[in-house]
Amino acid sequence: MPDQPAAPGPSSRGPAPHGHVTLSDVARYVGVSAQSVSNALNNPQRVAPETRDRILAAVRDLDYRPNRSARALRNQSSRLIAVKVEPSRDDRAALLLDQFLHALAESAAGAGCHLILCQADDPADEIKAYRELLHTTSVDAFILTSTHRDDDRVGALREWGVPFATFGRSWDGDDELAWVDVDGRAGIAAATGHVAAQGHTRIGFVGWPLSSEVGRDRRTGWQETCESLGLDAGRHAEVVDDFDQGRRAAHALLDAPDAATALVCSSDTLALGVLRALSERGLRAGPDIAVTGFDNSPAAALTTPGLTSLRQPLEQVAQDLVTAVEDLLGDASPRRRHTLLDPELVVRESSLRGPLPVGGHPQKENP
Amino acid sequence: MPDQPAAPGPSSRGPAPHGHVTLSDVARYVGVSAQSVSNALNNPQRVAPETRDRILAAVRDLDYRPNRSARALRNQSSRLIAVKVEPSRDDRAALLLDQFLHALAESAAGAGCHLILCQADDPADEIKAYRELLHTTSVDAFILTSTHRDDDRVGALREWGVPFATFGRSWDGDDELAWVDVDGRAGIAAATGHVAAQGHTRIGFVGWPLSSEVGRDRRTGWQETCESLGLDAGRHAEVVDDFDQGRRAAHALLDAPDAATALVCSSDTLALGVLRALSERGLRAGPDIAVTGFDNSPAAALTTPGLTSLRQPLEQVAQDLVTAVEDLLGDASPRRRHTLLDPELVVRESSLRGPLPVGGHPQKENP
DNA sequence: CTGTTAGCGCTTTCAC
DNA sequence: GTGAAAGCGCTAACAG
Repeated sequence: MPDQPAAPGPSSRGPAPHGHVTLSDVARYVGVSAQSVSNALNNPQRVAPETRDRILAAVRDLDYRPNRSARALRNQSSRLIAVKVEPSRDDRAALLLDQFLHALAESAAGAGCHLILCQADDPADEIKAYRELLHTTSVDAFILTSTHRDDDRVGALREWGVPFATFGRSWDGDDELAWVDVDGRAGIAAATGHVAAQGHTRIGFVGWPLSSEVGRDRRTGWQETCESLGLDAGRHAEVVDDFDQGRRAAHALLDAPDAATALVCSSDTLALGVLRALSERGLRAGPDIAVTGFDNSPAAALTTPGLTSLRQPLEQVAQDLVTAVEDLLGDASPRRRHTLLDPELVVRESSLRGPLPVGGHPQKENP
Repeated sequence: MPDQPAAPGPSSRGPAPHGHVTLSDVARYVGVSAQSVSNALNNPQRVAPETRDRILAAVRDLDYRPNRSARALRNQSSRLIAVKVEPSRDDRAALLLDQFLHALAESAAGAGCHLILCQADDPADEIKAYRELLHTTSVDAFILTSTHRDDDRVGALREWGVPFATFGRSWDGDDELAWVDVDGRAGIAAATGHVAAQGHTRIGFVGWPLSSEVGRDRRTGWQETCESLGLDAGRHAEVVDDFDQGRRAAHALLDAPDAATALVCSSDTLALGVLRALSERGLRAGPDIAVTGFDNSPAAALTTPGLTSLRQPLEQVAQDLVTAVEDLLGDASPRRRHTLLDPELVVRESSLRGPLPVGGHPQKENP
């Protein structure tokens, strides 16, 4: 009688088997040791070509997949990257980070990693959650978003010695940080230049409070462009990123004497509020007042008139972040520590005097 | 000289220690064996109260956290729930699933689980990705979205014997499936009733192709309501969920003689396309033609006029799904196998003849 | 180049 | 009620 393939013994000690093919299944199948199989997969050069081929064939035959938990336990590494997601809110166009998440999942997959989501309401929570994830060894690296000056999260992660990279630059000149960011200043400058090219000379700005570095950066883009074009940079408002705040700011700016004829905004949320204000005043966005936003959120494309906006290259951001994290994981220092990407101006009706010249929808005459 | 706390030995065999507190650290600290600590945490009744208290105190003192990988390896269970995310696209209001993802992350956290993201472009890919995740034992359960008739994913997961639950009902009357869904028919019926209550009698419908179960379900809501109110249900269009398709459908419906004065739509994307068409015709959404959407996407609140829409109770959906999965994981059969939730009508200007009665923004008079 | 040994951190028998 | 042994699946170090 041929020997049975390892009867589980009189009283099996360990947990119930899950039926998946393991390393030793492959080893037995080929007639080598488990170690050789492991080597064939992870250190191919260590094993004789002929043996290696037989092993790899068996791996395919049996459809073997290494067990992540075992590998993670052994290697102290799970190939899991943690990302925080904010609690959801209805009242914002702030799906930017959601789109980013998709791009990130894609890039991570390309690197053989998975994303693990972590939930936190505020920065303190976030650090706690990171600590938890790290402590339980289920995570190899972190990707942070929306960094700001003196970001506690950066300090914590660095102290723990975990690899991480951030979507958002180090606003305090921390040169060690691996970050990728989008050049808001350049983006706003492009939008400002665009409306100026439409013939506008009184260009206002609706942005965020200057306490935020991003807010300051973006306003600078507008201000510098105005100045370089010899235009007045006196018409501006700083408000929190909220539809109604944008609406109010627009009313205030348009109530002023010699009011702006174009309003460049720091976000689509604000810009959509501005469009509402125009509508309330019986003004048409585009022909009467040019408006631009930032982020190119779905709402920008789907509102009427379409909102001119700045598209962040999120796929590139995600890819660069994953690359940076991979470098860090491999003990290499990142090939490029900082990357600043330009957003792309997407022109729609809200900033044009007439209809979109190309790619626009054919205009239907009124009945 | 007091004995040193365990020098690592002449030539350590295993991987480099990560410095985290382990079970045996706690055991040594208390002066008991490792599994007494394990028992104190997992089977408290098995350990003497006095010992247990000492152990738990030590756990707190040392800030011990069980290692997930080790636990997963031993228990064949990782407390990880997998969810698929679609590749990102700019041109849709389809952030619904993103909002859902946030809610799900929150609910999962409440159940001590984490979400692991998985990337797939089409259903075949998706199944492959699921198989991969499952095979590598890094995942305990799956949550599916957007199920349809004869969904291959359901068959695959069931065949593998993995716990899973779906956001989306079993359209083929599969009673075993654990699902949570939102009642689109009831939602559309509510929207139809709402515009009828505004005095509209010629109510049209812009929906999805009838090949989709959801599309049929929603159209039924409109049709039944029209019929029960004695209104004609002859004005309708079925198009794919796309802004421009909605726009074209609206033009077609409004070109007809005796055209509709209200258009109920299957999605915000379509409804926003309809709003564009109205604008192209010089018609005002609200006063001239009532329009409603579905999903209450951010764009609905931020466009002008605001779009009346149906809010899906995503937090509840997420919570119920996690509960179902937990029941399944605990070998219990779910307390409730199916849950059908009602969406909530959110009324904005697009379906009203005049301004929003309450909660609306104060109207600014034209200058 | 290959196999043996040991151990990552945890939990489930089983004996005491 | 507690401890000892065994093993989940994998890989680094060491011999052969």
